Amino acid sequence: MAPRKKNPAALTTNSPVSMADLARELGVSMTTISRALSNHHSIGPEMKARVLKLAKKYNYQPNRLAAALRKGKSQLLGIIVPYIEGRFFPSVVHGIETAASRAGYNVIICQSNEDAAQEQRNVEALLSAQVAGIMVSLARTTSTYQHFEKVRSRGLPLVFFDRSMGGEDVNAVVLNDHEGALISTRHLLSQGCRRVAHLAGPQHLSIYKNRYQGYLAALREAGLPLEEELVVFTDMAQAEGAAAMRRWLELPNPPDAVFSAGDYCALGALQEARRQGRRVPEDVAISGFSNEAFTLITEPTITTIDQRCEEMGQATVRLLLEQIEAGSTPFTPRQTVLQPELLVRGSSLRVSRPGPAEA
Amino acid sequence: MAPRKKNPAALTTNSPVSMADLARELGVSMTTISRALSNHHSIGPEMKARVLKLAKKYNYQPNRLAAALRKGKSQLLGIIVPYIEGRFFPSVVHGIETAASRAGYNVIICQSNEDAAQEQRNVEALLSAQVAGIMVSLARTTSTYQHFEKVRSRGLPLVFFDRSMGGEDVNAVVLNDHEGALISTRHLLSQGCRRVAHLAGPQHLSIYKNRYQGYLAALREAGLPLEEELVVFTDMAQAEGAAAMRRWLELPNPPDAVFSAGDYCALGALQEARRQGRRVPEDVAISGFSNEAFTLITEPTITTIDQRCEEMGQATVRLLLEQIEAGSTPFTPRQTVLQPELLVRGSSLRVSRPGPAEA
DNA sequence: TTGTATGCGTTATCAG
DNA sequence: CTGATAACGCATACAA
Repeated sequence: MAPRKKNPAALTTNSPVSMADLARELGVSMTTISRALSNHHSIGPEMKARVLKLAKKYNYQPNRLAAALRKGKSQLLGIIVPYIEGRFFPSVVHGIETAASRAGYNVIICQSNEDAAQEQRNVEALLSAQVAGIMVSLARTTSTYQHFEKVRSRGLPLVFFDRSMGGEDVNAVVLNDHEGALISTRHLLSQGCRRVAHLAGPQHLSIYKNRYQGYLAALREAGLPLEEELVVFTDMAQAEGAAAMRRWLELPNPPDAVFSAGDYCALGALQEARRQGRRVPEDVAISGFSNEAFTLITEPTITTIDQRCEEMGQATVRLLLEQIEAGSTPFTPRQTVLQPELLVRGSSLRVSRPGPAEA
Repeated sequence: MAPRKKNPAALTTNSPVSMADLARELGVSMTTISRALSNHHSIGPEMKARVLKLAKKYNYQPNRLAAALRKGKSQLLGIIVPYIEGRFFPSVVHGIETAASRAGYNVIICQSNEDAAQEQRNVEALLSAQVAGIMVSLARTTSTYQHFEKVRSRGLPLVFFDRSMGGEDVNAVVLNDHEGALISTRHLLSQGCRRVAHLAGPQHLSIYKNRYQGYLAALREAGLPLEEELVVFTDMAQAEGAAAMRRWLELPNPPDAVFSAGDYCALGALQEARRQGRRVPEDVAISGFSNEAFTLITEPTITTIDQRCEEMGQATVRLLLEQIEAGSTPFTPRQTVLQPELLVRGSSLRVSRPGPAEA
């Protein structure tokens, strides 16, 4: 159907009212309307009042599409995440939407489903939508980065969060996984544990590699040797944690603590230990990673590392907005590293409380 | 800064390429370019090929803003949810984004934070963004609906999901809570339980009222009387479930089953029962509602009702797209009611498996 | 302080 | 089959 006919002078319909309509009604120019609505200094207070009153009367809604087209920049930000499920990504998205909305932006959300090709299509869609900036957490399968090169060459602000492509020349907000593993392992050692085992994740993923390194650093720091049999590489599933624990408990000299790189895996280990009649944390202390909701409802509750999802979202938006505001003036890429928080709970607390309390 | 200068004939920069640029380069009209790119039948195959090739060469990205402005309809859908956290809303949003993306739409997500005023601002923002339709799950505090009237009067497709304003004249996708409570209570009765208690939620919320009614219907169906002392009204928190269970177990004749209108509350009851040395499900069977992730990791696992989050998202998009496609032809509002699914697990299974198996 | 005129990139109408 | 031209609604350079 052809675009709707111009509104007649008597603005009686419910169809969208434009600035031109208001201008006609008030007998002034569109310029005046536009300026009055955007609080331009060159508009007298009474004129402004008249315009605002009429706008309210006719329920005027600015058309951001038109404004964006004219200005070359929209009030939209794009997010690309692998998926919107579990605890982590929804929380980060929550933080992003909150911060963006506060700054007057709306947010378009896309899922890559861990698929690099899909991620590339997402980028194209966001470019087409003329977003003012893009925030991305990479898909597992992404190994080539031209689609992001295209974004950069357009001068479009881009920030990676959580899963970044690494390097100093990108903007990124990440958690200090190494530190998280370090303080968690340190904590276990502070509880008197001397044989701390590790449930490690897939080492081609940097987060798990960093957590493993953090674990090693803590051992080194304490002057303890790495015992090969106390490190098990898993895909972080609950069942694998249980299986590993079963084997550990069969050792002549089983571990007295387990630092798991993930909560689900820690849960499996915890359940298995109790099935085998071991007391947690007395016989074996356990700590996980990610602060999944369930860590608060197990018995005992599980010590874990909080990933600061909310703050990550906020920091990501902040970094993006800085770039947007920088406009065409050169912007040096920055990496924000968030400090993880150790949440000490029942599964590891063997001596009197060592750190700050936790709700 | 003034809008950037037109690209010179030699398209060497990285700045966005427009149809006009392609037209100039190929020595044809913009019309031809536009038609070739949108697969118009009146364009010859070789011309089409030439255009597509050039478009690829220069990495042409259509400007959807301009297209939307011209056509009066964008490829954007709006979602308004109370918040993006917990299990429910992220899952629904996941379903929505997946379905929308498949249909060629992108999704703008807004949070009302359970605040009616914020919800109203969200609606305005989405109207301004010229979305093609809006999906909303109402904030708790919303009691007036003019902002949605405005949407309707614009002829903009609108679908409520989960939390709807009720009535026959709105489009809505909701779960059959009454049925969920009914089949869950029925299941407990089928396990030989005769004194089924109920942890009820705030009755001013329709979902909890419906669940209570479903519970009552099941009792009636079985010819059992309602015993006042076996119904406790809570705000569905874990602690309240525990407290209620404690009091129940002190009764001379305690319940042999509990149907909770929420999983957290059921969890509290479960934990308390075990603390008191009762066996679950032998002494007291328990079932919850919502299929929270943790119901699978407790011991025993918790029988619950799945709310079909994913399907709800899909159904919502489907209903919205139908309206969009209907265009200006009248569309009779429809309500889609999803059937809940009972997931029988350890916390309630006392006799041989009564229903379909579950993973 | 206000108005005039133009263009953002696309699509639709109408005429070849 | 192709092209010229006019919108869509807004913001701004330039004039008054």
